[in-house]
Amino acid sequence: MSMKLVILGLLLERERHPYEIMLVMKERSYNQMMKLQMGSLYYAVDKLAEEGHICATETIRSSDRPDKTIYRITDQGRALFEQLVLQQIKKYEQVYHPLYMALALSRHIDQSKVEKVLEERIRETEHQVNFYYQVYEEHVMSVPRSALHLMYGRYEHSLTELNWLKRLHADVAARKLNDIGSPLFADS
Amino acid sequence: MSMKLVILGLLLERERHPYEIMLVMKERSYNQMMKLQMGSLYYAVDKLAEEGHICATETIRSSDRPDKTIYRITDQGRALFEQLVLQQIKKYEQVYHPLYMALALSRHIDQSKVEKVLEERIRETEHQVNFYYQVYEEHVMSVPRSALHLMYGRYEHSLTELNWLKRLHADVAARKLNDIGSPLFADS
DNA sequence: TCGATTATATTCAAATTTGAATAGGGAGGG
DNA sequence: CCCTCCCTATTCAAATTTGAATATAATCGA
Repeated sequence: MSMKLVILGLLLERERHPYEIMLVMKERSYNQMMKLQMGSLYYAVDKLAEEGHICATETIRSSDRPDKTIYRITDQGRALFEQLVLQQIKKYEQVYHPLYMALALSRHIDQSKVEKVLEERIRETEHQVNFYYQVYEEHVMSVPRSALHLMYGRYEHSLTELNWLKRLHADVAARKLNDIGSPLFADS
Repeated sequence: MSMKLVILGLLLERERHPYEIMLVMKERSYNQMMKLQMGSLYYAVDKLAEEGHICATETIRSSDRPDKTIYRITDQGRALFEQLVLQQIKKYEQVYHPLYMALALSRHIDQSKVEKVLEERIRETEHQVNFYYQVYEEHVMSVPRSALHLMYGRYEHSLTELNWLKRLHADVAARKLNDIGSPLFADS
């Protein structure tokens, strides 16, 4: 659904062909907020066209380049766009964190190995935290607050994860993962 | 990949048939950490069997029930399991938050509508936060620390999100999303 | 005892995602 | 000048996910 959302959002600004949509997405770093695969992009464009939410306006043929098909958003598409934006904001989506599943099952394997990869993961996450904070800092004075919120949100999320990973690592290192009846925090 | 991980993890304990795997997953609330669809489960089982990571040991035929095929993990499967667990912990996976994309594009639509759905979302998230905290509290004295970490992590993550949503909502309400050059926090 | 719902087990078509292939032109380096 | 790599644009097969259909039995209240 995100794919359709972006396509409609960008066609709202002006007519574009699929490849151009991808370029703009990269320019604006949308590819950091969603998976950007060419196959999915073209698939979503075709779908939207079939459904009548966008329509092809012209095909530019050059002898030296593949043909490009330019698309324009329709009134139906505008309606869908609004609906999709509101729907995505409204609906609470489960955060399926692949780490959670792996950790739940990690007791079956050698704890010292788990400890080691957790350390790698922590280092990686530290870099991410720093990177996201820097991106935020660098843009504080130059972008609209909506973009700042996104950047700061990303930073906060990864910081939350980092702290969680560190507590987890401490427990793995102390081989306490299987202890029962011991609260994580003294004051709970 | 999570699907294969769980299947191997559960077959590590003992032989099971696919439907039983699903039952155990629900029992242990694994379905809250990953998407559980019967289609995917059977597909993953078939794949693992093809690859030789698990093998069918017997087929129980009853006249009154569909046949069930019991699977057992192989040595290859054990190796794969360890590899997958470590890989999932190690590899940093982008958190593609569908909300982010919607918010980045929300400036194209009526801000009062955005404000309203954000309020719904906040209420929903508040319930989640409370729910996750309760789950944690209820289990503090009775489950291994590994499980507690998962529960508390979920709680923290949703709390982080809630606070972020509230700040965002305040800005939407004040129509400040498009302001440029104003830091989100006084002290940054 | 009838009808409705829930549990047992699996399968399948259709939708979607993934990853790579295609094919020609320009740019830069040795 | 040639070779390699990257850019432009799109397409496609294969892998995977989704959502529902299937078929029978047990359970439970009216």
